[in-house]
Amino acid sequence: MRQSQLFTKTKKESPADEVSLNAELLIRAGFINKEMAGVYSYLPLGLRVIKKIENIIREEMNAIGGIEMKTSIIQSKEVWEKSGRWSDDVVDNWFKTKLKNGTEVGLSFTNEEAYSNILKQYISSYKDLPIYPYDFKDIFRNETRSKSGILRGREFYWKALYSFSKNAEEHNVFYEKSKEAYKNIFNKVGIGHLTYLTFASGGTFSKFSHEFQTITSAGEDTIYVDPNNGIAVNKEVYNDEVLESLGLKKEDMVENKAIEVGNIFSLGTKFSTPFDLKYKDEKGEDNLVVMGCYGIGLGRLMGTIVETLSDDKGIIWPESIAPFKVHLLSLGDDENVKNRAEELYNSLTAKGIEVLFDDRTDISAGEKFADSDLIGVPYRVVVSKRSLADGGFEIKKRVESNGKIITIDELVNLLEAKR
RNA sequence: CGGGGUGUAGUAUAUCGGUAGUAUCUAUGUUUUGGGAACAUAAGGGCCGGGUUCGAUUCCCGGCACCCCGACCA
Repeated sequence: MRQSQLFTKTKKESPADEVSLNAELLIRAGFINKEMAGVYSYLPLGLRVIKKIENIIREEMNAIGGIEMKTSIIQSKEVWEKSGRWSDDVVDNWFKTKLKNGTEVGLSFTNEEAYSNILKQYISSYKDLPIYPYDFKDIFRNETRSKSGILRGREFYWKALYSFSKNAEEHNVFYEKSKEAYKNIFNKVGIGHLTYLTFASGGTFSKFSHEFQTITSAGEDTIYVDPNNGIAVNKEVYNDEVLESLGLKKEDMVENKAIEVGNIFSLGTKFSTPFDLKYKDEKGEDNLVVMGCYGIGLGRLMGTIVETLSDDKGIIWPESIAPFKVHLLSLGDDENVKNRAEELYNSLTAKGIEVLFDDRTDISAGEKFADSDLIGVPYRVVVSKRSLADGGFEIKKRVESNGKIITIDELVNLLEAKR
């Protein structure tokens, strides 16, 4: 993409009403736009990152048997009354509205009811199980206080998978698989080294749920990490009894602030009971379906990555989710330089390498460098009189301070090899 | 939801009970081009409503919005 066509511009000043690092950097660099407290739009750069995160999650979900679908955002009151979660006394962060005829509807704040209600039509036999449908969806929660930029919004984009299994054993097998898939996801998006499987409150039907917590000072949760085995315990369930049951020693545990980037949860028959979600087994007897849910907030994940991977100049995107792989800067308005930059842009894009081409002619070199650092694309390639005189193009990684000169062939080979 | 704070140009800010200033951004021109260039010219502003006052952006009241702390948060 040519930067001259990218309508967003970087800002030198931080927005006065944002304190959180993720929102400050993402707004300054032009990835997101704040609409109101807790509500952000994704601009072209931001959408590219979200789509990449989405694809990584999709691959991992498909790999463990996930089947993608999409549930509606508008939800009917009747369905939610079955589980007892329509009442504002039970769930106080509903966004509710009414149809013209007065019928009450809600904007989905989670998906258990929607899935239970739909799957009831399709599950009748043991032959129909297990199944693992999931979707990516905008979720609405009327938080009394949103905060921390895109880490906690009133509207956010998430992935939720629901597992429907014949019994606890079958459920547990998938549950363990999902842990591995989640680890893969956080490794792939570049925060695996900071993300811990964390034991948290499990509710009625299981002793624990498992959170994936990423260590960052911007986090809202407090967790205790055992660095020896990479396991953590959320403060909410941190006590001697729990430590003992997990085989952890208190003196090993290190306290950290962390943000919950994912959560997996055994639901048992909590929802299959009210929805009468049953299947007939081989003997013709009815059994309740055993469910689990597996969520990841994509916006929160993107914000967490920015919180943990940035420096004083801007964002440092991991290659896997960067909006572009290469930021190509053409310096000056020398005709030869411009032609060589065009040439390079065309040959890289022809090979399917994603390039943001700073082809703007009225911008000083310093400003282009500053923009490039702020946006945080992994590779920066500079074409200038100087680089051509030195024998080609200068390539520098965002994380490095000095670049090196290489030829166009070397450059293409290098970037192709990294695909 | 409880407590605290803030609303001035697209953005970031300053001053003042009496013609609202600066930077940045934008437009035009000239000179620049390896770390947010220089000069000139131009355009652009007091959240909404009420009160006090000769006069309110400033003081007071109400509303709304935003931020922070706490509570809440599959």
